[in-house]
Amino acid sequence: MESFSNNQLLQEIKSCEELLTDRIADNMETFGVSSTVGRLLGIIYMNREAMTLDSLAEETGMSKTRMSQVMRQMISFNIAEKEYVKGSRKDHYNVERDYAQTFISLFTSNWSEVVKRNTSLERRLREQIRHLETFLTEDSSEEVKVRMERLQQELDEWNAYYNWINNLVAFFESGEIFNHVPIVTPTKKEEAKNEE
Amino acid sequence: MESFSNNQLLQEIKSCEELLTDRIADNMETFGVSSTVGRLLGIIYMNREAMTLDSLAEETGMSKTRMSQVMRQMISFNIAEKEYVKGSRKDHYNVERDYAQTFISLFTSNWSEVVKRNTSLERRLREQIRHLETFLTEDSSEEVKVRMERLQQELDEWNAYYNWINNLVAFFESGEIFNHVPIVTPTKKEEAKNEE
DNA sequence: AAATCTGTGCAATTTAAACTTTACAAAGTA
DNA sequence: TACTTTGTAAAGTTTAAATTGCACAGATTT
Repeated sequence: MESFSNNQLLQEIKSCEELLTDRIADNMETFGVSSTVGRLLGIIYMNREAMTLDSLAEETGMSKTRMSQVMRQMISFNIAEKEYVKGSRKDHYNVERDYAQTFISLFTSNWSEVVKRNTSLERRLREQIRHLETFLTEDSSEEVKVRMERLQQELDEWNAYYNWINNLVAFFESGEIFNHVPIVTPTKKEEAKNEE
Repeated sequence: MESFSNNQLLQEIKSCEELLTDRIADNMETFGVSSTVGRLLGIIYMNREAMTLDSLAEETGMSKTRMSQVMRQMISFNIAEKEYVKGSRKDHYNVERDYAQTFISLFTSNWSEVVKRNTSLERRLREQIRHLETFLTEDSSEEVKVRMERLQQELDEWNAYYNWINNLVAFFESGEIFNHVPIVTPTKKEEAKNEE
């Protein structure tokens, strides 16, 4: 029967870890962020302790500048943060280790942005409509009246939608989602099993 | 006091509609799809009836080929469908008019994909680990043992995560989400107001 | 059967995003 | 003070995505 040396085993383990990292990256991509974001998240996650731009650059084979750009992006998404390491003057970056939390952070940063942009639009649009309405007379064509009415309706619908999104964000961010869609950890699964 | 002609008013209304279309497109982009997808969604939505590839091409100034590509993509996302129009041999496309439903369709198609890819990976990885474990002996280095153990843990965590995603998808797709985060339509708001 | 229309596969092109190189400011060290 | 180190701004390059143009099959009409 064949046998693996320690080094071979380590090699094999590493390749498994890389598969997992790829999956993490793939998952990130679904949020519409660059695959490198996911890659770094995976690498730091698997590394289990904060990493510097240089070590990331080495690990990925990419430039340090790019590492800097990506880490900044991750920080803006609230899925990474700088960690102070005494004795070193390099920045050390660590990532959120809770996958679901990462999901929520990305979800909320993306959609809050959308809601924000909508809110400012809505104000402008409502004003514009009010302004146009003052020009409506009995002479105005039927089409104008209908289109005006419809526009108002559309705006109402759209408003209802992004209010919903806004509530959705809160529902996730507050953690209430977990009351209805709980995370079942392997440990809990074991316990449940043992109770039988 | 100035006065707008019918045509001017129509023009103004149209520009409002375009602003709204842009917002719809912006919203779509958050799902990581091409902005043209959102644009077409917005255009067809505002048009209020099914449109052909030609009319879309005219409206956007883009090629018919592109329109075809995008509509196919939208159909695959379940946010558009062909509609039979008698007397015409062109395909007519219509879109989901319920914004929240559109959100859910995109959410579920994106994340189901992720879950699917993960499931197949997990099987492979579990097997590989089981295989490697048979090579573990008392001679194996401490590091190998630790890394092996950790890999297993990571896999468990990851598994818990995407099971959660899977449940989340079901939570949305079934509409249960609306029980906890309801959509408040302007009509309902009015009613609520009137009841006071 | 010939002519027209419609949607789409495919290769080519354009445009946008990802990534690198160079340079430099700020802060630390000798 | 001069010399490193570190992070990032800015501009340039490469790579990937979006978009087009051409061509053609299948269906329809004349």
